[in-house]
Parts: sequence; C-alpha cells; structure tokens
Amino acid sequence: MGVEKYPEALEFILHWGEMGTHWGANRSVAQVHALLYLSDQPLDAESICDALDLARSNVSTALKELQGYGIVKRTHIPGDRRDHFVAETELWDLFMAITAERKRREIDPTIAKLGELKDRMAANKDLPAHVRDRIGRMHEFISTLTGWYEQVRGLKKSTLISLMKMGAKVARFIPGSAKD
Amino acid sequence: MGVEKYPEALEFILHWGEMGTHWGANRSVAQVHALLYLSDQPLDAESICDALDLARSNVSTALKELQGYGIVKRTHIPGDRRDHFVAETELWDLFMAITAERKRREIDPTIAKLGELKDRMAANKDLPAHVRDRIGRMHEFISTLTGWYEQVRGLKKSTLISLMKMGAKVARFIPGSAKD
DNA sequence: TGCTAATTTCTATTTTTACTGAAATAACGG
DNA sequence: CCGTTATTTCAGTAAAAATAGAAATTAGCA
Repeated sequence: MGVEKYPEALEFILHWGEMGTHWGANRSVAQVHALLYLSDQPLDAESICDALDLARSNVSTALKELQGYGIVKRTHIPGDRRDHFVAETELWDLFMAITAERKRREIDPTIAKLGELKDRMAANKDLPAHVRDRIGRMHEFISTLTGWYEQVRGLKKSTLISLMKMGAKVARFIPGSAKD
Repeated sequence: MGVEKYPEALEFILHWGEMGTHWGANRSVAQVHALLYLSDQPLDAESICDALDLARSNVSTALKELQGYGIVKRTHIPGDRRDHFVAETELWDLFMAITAERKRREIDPTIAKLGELKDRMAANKDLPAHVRDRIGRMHEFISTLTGWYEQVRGLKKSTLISLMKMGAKVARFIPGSAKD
C-alpha cells in the first residue's frame, strides 16, 4: 500500500507541491519528489501515476527533472523490467543538490550578464555615472555572495553542521562584533 | 530622460524581470523594481508606465507588492500631488528584506504545517514509522536552517560582511574541521 | 460640496506554463 | 528478428498567471 493513502503523507505531498510552485519547480515535480521521499521502497513510474493521479508522460518529465537536480536516482529491481526510482533522503545532501543546481541555472547566467553589461558600460562614456555604479555594485554583490556560497559549500558536512549549531555565536571570532 | 533609454540599463531591467519570474515575483514587479533601482530620482507611477510600457493598474499592483517587501518606499515631492517611489539601493538591506519576507510568506507556513502533521502523526499508531520519521526530520531540518538564519540575520551588518569575506576560513574555529 | 487628478480594485483578456494523450522509440524476452 | 512492455517525445489542450482597460474610490483643492 502506497504512503499516499495516509492522510498525513498525502497532505505533506500536496503542501510540498504548492511549495514547489513558489520555489522554481512545478507542482508535479515537487509532488513526485515528495512521494518518493516518503516511500521506503523504489517506485516505478506507473505506481507514481496511480498514487498522484498524474499522466504518465508528466511523471516521466518530472522524474527526468528530479534526476537533473540529482535528488532522485534510478534503480533496477532484479526480475522487473521497469525502472524504479528513489529519492535522496539525507536532507543536507538534498539541500546542497538543489541549491547547486539552482545556482547553475539562475545565478551563474545572471553574473555573466551583469559582467557583460559592466564591460560594455566601461566603454560607454555618456552613460550616467549612477547607472554604471548601481549595475556594477549589483554584479559585485551577487558575485561576493556566490563566492561565499562556493567556499562554504566545500566544507565538510560535519563542520557545516557545527557552524550552524553555533548560530550567532560565530560572531565571537570577529573583532569588534560585540553587540548590535 | 529616463534610464530605460540606455541600452545597458534596459537590458538590466529585462534580465531582472526574467529573474523575477524564476524567484517568486512576476515579471512586472521585478521590472518596476529594476527601474527604480537604477533611477537616481523618485518616479511617479505614470512615468513608470511610460518607461516600461505597462498598464497603469499593473504598475500600481507592482508598487504595492514592492512596498510589501519593504524594498520600495513612497516619497512626497513638494508641490506635486502624485506619489513618487524610490527603491532601496543598499544591496545588503535589499537582500535582507527579500529573504525576510520570503521566509514569512513561504517558510513559516511550511514549518507550521509540518509541525501540525508531526503532532497528528504522534497520535496515529498505524502510520508506518518511516513516514513519521521522514516528515519529522524534514520539520527539524527546516527549523534548524531557519533558526540559523534568524540568528545570523540579527548580527551587525559589518560582522556579517566580515564573516562573508572570510569565506571557508571560518572553519578554522571549528575543532576537527582540518580538511575535507 | 463639487470638481479634478491620482490611485486602486475588479473583471475580462491575453499570455505563459503545465499537462495530457497519442505516437514514436527503445529495451527486453522469446 | 518479432511481439510485448516500458519509456520518452511531441503537439494540442487545459489550467494558471499576468496584464490591460474600465469602473470605482480616494484625496486634494477651490
């Protein structure tokens, strides 16, 4: 019996679907992900269709998308021709995979665009100074933030978790950060 | 003369608009924001319509939304009956305002929902253990992440900037984080 | 209080995005 | 190979979101 039969599981799936629509995925993709996340066994596409009442092709697309994010994997079950799928259940890894892919798709192209504009503006003498300045500062800000992300992302998971548990206490190590 | 007449400024506005659609705002909202960000003087709604070729009502809605985020403010120009608007240009403050509002709109309700499900599941004896476990861990994960955000957000801007400039070097302060 | 300009709200339309079902392709076993 | 089942692609359709224009409301001023 599929988990979607339990009301709490179903509500989780539906809420996750709505979340998805506000965070750059579509409803079906997020629902398929939620279902797989709650399942303790690999599911084939057909079962997913039945569980969520989605068209087969839609599920196919969603699975491809989730695999693109690296948060769902295909597995083979001996004696069964159908592909089966499992979701990443380690939440830290899930989070990292999503942010990395989102950066790749959205942030990197933006940095590239702003960089291009910056170069063109440098040559353009009759552009008001404040326009050059503000686009330039946006480029720098996003680059800095992204650079920070890249560095921190490279730390060991355990280190990251320690840092997070510290919360605001990290500030202790920064001179002159006594109080706000 | 409006900044939108400069090709680089216009490209910035258009790119920002597309960004918006992938990050939870709609195109018009993001475009209006970009225009105001690039402008060194307060603009009234009518000028914004002209600059971006949007309907008056659409601009009105966008301005309301941006004010809701706290990243655009109304200003009064003496001798002019019309409202004028200016955008936050301090990028750190802009970033903070957007993340705070997004948390309020999307994350907080999710935590509440997961908390509710957790409570109901505790009472529900025939729910498979792994479902309870996974929803529970999701609740904990998001809560932890959010808690960290709340704490760090409370730090002084200068401290935050120092921390960010340090990048991965913060790990020095965590015992046993030698190398990945 | 009545006139005008400014702004917002509401509803209809347009545009965009997501989804479906059919057809095509691929994988497997006999 | 041939038949069968699984999967993906694709074009049309449906659903959702964004936008425009009309109507309503508000605010300022004489």
